Amino acid sequence: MPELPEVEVLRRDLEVEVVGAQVVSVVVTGARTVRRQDPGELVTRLAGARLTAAGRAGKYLLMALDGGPDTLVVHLRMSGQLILTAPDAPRPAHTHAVIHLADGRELRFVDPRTFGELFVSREPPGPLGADPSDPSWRPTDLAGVVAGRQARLKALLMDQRRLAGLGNIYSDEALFAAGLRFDRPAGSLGRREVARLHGAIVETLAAAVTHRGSTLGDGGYVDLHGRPGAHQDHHRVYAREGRPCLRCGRTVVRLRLGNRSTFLCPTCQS
DNA sequence: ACGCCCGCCTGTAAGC
DNA sequence: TGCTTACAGGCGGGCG
Repeated sequence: MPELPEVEVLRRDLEVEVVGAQVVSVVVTGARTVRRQDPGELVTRLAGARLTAAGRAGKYLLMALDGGPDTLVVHLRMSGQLILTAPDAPRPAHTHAVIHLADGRELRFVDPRTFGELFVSREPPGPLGADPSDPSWRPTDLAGVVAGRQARLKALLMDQRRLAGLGNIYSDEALFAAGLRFDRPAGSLGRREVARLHGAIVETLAAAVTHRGSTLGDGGYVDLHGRPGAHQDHHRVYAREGRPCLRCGRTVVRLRLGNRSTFLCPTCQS
């Protein structure tokens, strides 16, 4: 659910609200929340640190500690939320970690499905491909990713090692905007199709950030203040199965790629 | 190496 | 009405 746009909205919120704040203490209660290291090590490295910058790498949130190499890394995975509140606000169920700030506010990590994680590291979070929201990301970069690949286009777009930040929603939306089918062999794209897809990805992500991300029916994503986004009202194919295509009027269909839903217009996408 | 599938989780909603 | 089942999906691991 949280993909690049949702994580970017959260990063911007953190930049405004949290950068400059000092951590007093951290309480980790979730059994799986800190799993790349001893939770005690994370608590020790965070306690007393100042949060000096808010960054993002693909879907990872990065908070620099004391300007140094240590970085607090947060991945929301499916259902994670990072919420900044007053300490007397009711603590929601599935609150797995609380970062207490010096001014009394709490930064809470809430995650019903427990796939999300926190860790403190000096290393990059994982082997990530280029960030498609980076202004220096060009059509030739995308051409290099798809060249010679047999994998289906959508699978490649969602492979974080090739391109960092797209998930199920925005890959479907970008493929619709580009007029391309999800199951095209990636390497079969011509130069003009690659250019179209590049533009579609850039514009799709930018629009989603403008609308502060997508919050689906099940609630999932909210910003740092607990508010939902509005981009779900601008989806053009995602979760629109059985409804008319907004471009041609024919019916949007839902297919399966692996165990995941894929939405497309068979007329507009080829 | 490459491509693809499963399992990890739990809340919600549809189906019987 | 109450129970069961399907579904949501990012990503690591493992398979062919």
